[in-house]
This record gives sequence, C-alpha cells and structure tokens, in this order.
Amino acid sequence: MKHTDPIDDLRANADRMAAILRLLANRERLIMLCRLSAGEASVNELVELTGLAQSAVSQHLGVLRDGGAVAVRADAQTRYYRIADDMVRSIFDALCEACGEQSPAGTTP
Amino acid sequence: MKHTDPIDDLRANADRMAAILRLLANRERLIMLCRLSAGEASVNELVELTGLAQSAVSQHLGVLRDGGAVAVRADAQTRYYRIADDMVRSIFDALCEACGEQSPAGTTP
DNA sequence: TGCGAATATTAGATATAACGTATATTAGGT
DNA sequence: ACCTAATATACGTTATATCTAATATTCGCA
Repeated sequence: MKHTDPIDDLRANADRMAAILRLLANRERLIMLCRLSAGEASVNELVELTGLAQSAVSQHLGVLRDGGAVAVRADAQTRYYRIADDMVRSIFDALCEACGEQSPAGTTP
Repeated sequence: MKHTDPIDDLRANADRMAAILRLLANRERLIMLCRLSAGEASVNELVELTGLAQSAVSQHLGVLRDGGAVAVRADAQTRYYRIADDMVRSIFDALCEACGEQSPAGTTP
C-alpha cells in the first residue's frame, strides 16, 4: 500500500471539502437546498421560490448535479430534485444549527 | 418594529451564510484555517505550510480578515493570525466532524 | 404528427477570484 | 541613518462564476 504524506493528505481533504463548499457558497443555491432539505421539489417550484430565470435555476441545479449534491427523478415533463449527498446534507444541517445559535442582538440576557 | 417577509428573511440569512462559505470554499484557506484552529500562527508559518508565495498567503489572509474570519496580533515584525469568528469556527468544526465520519472505502463492516 | 409545457443547453457578456512579479511598508538591529 | 526581515499592497493575467437571451430537447396530448 501507499504511504500518504500527511501534508498531501491534508491537501486532498481540503480539496474535497472546498469543492463541496463551493457548491454551497451561493445565495440562490443555499435557498434551493434549504427547500430541498425538506424534500423533493420541481424545477418550477425552485424558480418561483428564488425568483430567478428558469435558465439560471436550471444551471444552478446543473452545478449541484455535477457536484453530486443532488439527484433527479422524472415524472412526465416534471423533474423532481432531491439532496443526494450525505456530506452536503450534514454540512447544511450544521449550517442551519449554527445559524440558529446566533444571537440576533438581544438574545443574551 | 418591522415585519420581515419570510422569503426576504431566508434570502438575508442565505446571503450571510454564502458569504462565510465563500471564505471557506478554497483549498489553501481551508488548510490555513485548519492550522489556525489549533491556535495562532505567523504568516511565515502559513507560507511554509501551504507552499504558496508569500504574497498569495497574505492575500488569502486579507480575504479572511475582510470577511471577519480572522484577526491579527503583531509582535515586532511578526504578525500572528487567529480565528476570530464563532460562526466560522463552528462551521469549520462541523466540517472536520463530517470529514471524519466518512467511510474511506472499508469502514462499514 | 403537430403543439404546448417543463426543463436543459449554448453562447456571450460581465464580474469576481487567484496567482505571480514587483514594489511599498514597518520594526529592529548596527 | 541604513539595512534586513516580515508582511502588505498594486498591478496584470488567466480562470471561473453567474446571468440573460436564444435555442434545443422531451414528454404527453389532440
């Protein structure tokens, strides 16, 4: 077996993490994922939710698909997207938690 | 007091989160933060750790500083950086956990 | 087969990111 | 005052991201 240099190892890990974080590091995609964290949604629903052009949403979904973050299910013309990566899901959850733990100016008594 | 539209609220939250995630969504910065999560480090140490040019490291630190993720302390010519944002720290910790929970092909018996 | 609805893809414009090279700043020592 | 070490900034280049407008695909239906 191969001995991995600890720095190369760190680098490889950081690389994978950075790739996942890039998927999340966008307002519109976060909004979409927020909706998808509650279950499947059609493209149309995401278009209405975000207020973006259909093309833009489709491209964002393409980014998430390419990154393995989401998967699709087709029902006739409609395509239902869902979160398909455990890492993405857990990071997103952690994000939501961290978000909730924030003191919105006046929470600390 | 102001009534905030739930969608605007979501948008605002997503925006802040995306901004933080952008800070983390880079291999070199993740490596630096990994080091900083263990305590202060000088610029020079981060240069050696990452293998980047000094200028590049300084610019990355500038990004993190502008985003409020890190803060500096000066001791003579040397500047010691540290993580200065609780949200960043907790997201990074969550990231490390999620990273550890991964099965590197053969963990599930 | 021809049409409309839902979605994807392509092309092009603009913005932002990341890096290297070169230069500026700032503190300590001689 | 001068020199060096440690760090920051400016600038130019190349790559990547995101959006709009236009076009293509795919499915179900008359």
